[in-house]
Amino acid sequence: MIGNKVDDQMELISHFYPQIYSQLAQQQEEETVKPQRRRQKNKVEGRNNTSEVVMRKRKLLSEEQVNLLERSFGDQHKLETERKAKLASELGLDPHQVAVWFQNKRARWKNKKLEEEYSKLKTQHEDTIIEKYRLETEVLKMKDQLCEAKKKIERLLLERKIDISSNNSPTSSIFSMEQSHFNLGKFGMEGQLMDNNMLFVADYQSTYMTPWDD
DNA sequence: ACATTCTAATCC
DNA sequence: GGATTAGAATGT
Repeated sequence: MIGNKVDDQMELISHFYPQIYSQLAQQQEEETVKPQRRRQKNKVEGRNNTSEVVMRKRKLLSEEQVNLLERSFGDQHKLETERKAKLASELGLDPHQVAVWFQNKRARWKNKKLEEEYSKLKTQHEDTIIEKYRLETEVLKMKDQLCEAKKKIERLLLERKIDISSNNSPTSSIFSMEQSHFNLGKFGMEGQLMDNNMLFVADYQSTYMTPWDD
């Protein structure tokens, strides 16, 4: 058969002169709009056998073809038989080619979506790390402030103890002095954490003051 | 559906 | 001109 002979020739050309072959093939494809045929079995045979010539008539789709396919894909990712046939005739392609294009397109699309999702999660993760670091720093600062506040309270309590043991003055004067100490303490605190510290001081006061109030 | 192969085109 | 890449086509 003549067709087979031509194919054999092309096969040889494709093997030895791939560039020339691709030009010829492209020309042929453009002249005869006839879609390319499915390839026949062409595994590369055997480990030490001479490698078989692999013949694959691959033709890039034209821009218009791709545009139409893209638009169609935009409408719907699935391709039912009817739409496939319609598209194929509009594009001058083998319906199988259209099916393959949709198959590959779905794969590319899925891949793209996965990559988008990945980079989204990645930036989210990075933001979270930064926030975690910020919070950890804040915790350290607050611990430090708490430590300072405790020291201050210890000092105040110590001073007060000394006052009690060495002074016989009325309790009312002690009380007022002590209030002023705490007031000083309040203003000694800094920043936005002041409210919390004030609460803490108040709580500390009510809990630990009672024994001496008796 | 997914993995893989293979090729045409492009980059350096 | 060889390494890389996109994507058409094949294999499972």
